[in-house]
Amino acid sequence: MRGTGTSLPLVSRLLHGLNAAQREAVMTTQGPLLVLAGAGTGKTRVITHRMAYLIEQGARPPEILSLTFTNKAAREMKERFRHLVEPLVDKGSLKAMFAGTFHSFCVRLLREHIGHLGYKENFTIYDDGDQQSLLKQVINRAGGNSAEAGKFKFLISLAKNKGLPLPDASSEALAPTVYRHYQEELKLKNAVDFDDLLVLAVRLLREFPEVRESVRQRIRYVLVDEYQDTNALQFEIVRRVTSETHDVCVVGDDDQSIYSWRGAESANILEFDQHFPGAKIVKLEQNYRCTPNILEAANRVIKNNARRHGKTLWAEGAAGQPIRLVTAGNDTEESAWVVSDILRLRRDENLRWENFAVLYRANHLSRVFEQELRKMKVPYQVVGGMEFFERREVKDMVAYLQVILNPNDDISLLRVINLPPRGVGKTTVENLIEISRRDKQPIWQIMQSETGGRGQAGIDRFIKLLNAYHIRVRQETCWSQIFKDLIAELGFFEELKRTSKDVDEARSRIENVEELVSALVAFEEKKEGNLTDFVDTLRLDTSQKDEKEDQGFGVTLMTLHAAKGLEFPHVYIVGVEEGTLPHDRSKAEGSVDEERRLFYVGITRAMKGLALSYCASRKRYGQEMPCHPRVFFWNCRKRSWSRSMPPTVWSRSLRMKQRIA
DNA sequence: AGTTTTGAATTTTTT
DNA sequence: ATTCAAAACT
Repeated sequence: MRGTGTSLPLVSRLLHGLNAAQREAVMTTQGPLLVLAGAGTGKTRVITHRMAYLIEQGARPPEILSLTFTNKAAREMKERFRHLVEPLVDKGSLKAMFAGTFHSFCVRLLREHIGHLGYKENFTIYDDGDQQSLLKQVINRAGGNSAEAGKFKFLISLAKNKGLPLPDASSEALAPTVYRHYQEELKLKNAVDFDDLLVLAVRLLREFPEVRESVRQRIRYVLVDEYQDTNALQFEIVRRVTSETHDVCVVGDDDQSIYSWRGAESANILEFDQHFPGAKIVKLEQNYRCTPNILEAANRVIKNNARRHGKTLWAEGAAGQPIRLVTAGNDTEESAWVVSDILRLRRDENLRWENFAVLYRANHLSRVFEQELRKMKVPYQVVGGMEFFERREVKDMVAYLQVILNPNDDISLLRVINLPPRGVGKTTVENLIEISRRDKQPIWQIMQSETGGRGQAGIDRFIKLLNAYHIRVRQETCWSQIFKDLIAELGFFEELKRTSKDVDEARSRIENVEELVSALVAFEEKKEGNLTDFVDTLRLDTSQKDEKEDQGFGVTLMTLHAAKGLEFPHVYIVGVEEGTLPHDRSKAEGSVDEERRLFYVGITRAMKGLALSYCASRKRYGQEMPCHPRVFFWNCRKRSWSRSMPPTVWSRSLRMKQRIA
């Protein structure tokens, strides 16, 4: 109890305005603690206040390890925490505190210790696309159909996340072979995929006591957010960095577990007290976000699920606006209704565009809404669509950086070997790949020794270029300058102009690359790390898109998954149709419960107004397809409405008929 | 070698 | 509808 005497004002500030349960969660600093935080119950508040309270009790920021699931959550947490403790703590020690995703924590660990596992410290992180390209090669070699790369990716990922040595052989005969070759190729290229980050970090913590101890010595308090989304590997990480004396606090909500398809184990949160004996459990049930009406709908939906800790959310205040159920003839009408409703509400209640969100099950549903919003001149923002770093030209330049940092990274190397065209054609490349396979050497090595062939001149220039920059990156520290020089030397902008359809496209693609440059400049100015750290951030933080759009407010369009953790005054959940919201696939896999939780997450995003809509037919694969005109989740309808309040029907043709009648 | 055309496949969710 | 890969074309 160090420091209580002198910091009383802070204590009162930290605890002020917290309810009893929140206060208990904040003040329980010792032993394992599970905070079951329902939607909108002030979870982030509790976490940040608890961290601040720890500091106030004498902990130093670097002793706190705070793990989250998404970068967005990590940023928000850091920001709010910084706000709370800024007067108390110097900036340096705040920076030394780790608050980030599991994946970024693992990267940090691996950059330091991966030598133990036979990789080199300059390893490359392969993203989805890289992973897929590599898999295609491997599958082809094994005599499989490379179009099935996605399936293999899924199987391999599942195997890694569950900690199995090989995917279930029965499901796919080639899987074990592909898996083994894939892993060998990764190692040869000194590359790891997303899942490897976790797998390898666990191996380090499990097999190398000195690594484990180095972490444990630094860290005294471990905090995990969204614990319901942790998988077996993440669980083991928590276990390994937490010795018996360490204090671990996990926060989560079993009703919002929506990532089991990615290997998340809801058992982790359901059985926390068995994993950590003597654990204390605190339930946060008072909701500060939604109206009682919305909460009632949410409770009605979620109570259909078995296997839950069981919470009853409640809120103070008036019941609020009724929830609206809307039927539309097709997707165009649906979007027309939503947008017209937004326009009306905004005018009548004097709201801003950013008070509205449209949520949907799958990304492709956004298209119709984008069209309608554009037509009505409503500013909007699509979250999780085509992200900045996904753009071709950006990926190309990032690939250059990666191959400069790690020349053995074949995937990046092949991506840029003839970009801009330097006379290295298909046959030359195939030849290189062939030899690389035969000799089990990275392409970079093959390129050095191989002579002759038509592409030789280009290859020589390419080697010279990479060598020059490889050296510069090691010797100089002004990376943005190096990067700018690289772009100039490549004539990359000219290349973009050449390959673009029109000037507009060329301009926007050049701007994208320029934004990448300014991101690097900003990173440099903030002194957040070296060039490797910059690339790591790009790989792992997918929300790192351009600032403009981030601040460009407007109506938000996003998937239900992406909406977790957010809130909006008015929410529209669209496409609530059999087959779309309870997605067809989920029924086949028997995970309808998860769809229900997903729906629950969506409902509880709404603060004041909530509308659910579905349509009788929808465009699929470009063709109009009838879809089941029946809402699956009508349990959220109030009993008293069933007769007096039929769903609003919005249909232009219907309106016309009514008028005529 | 590089560009254009054609045809097939694709749609769940994300670090 | 759009996107991506293989095939055909210059």
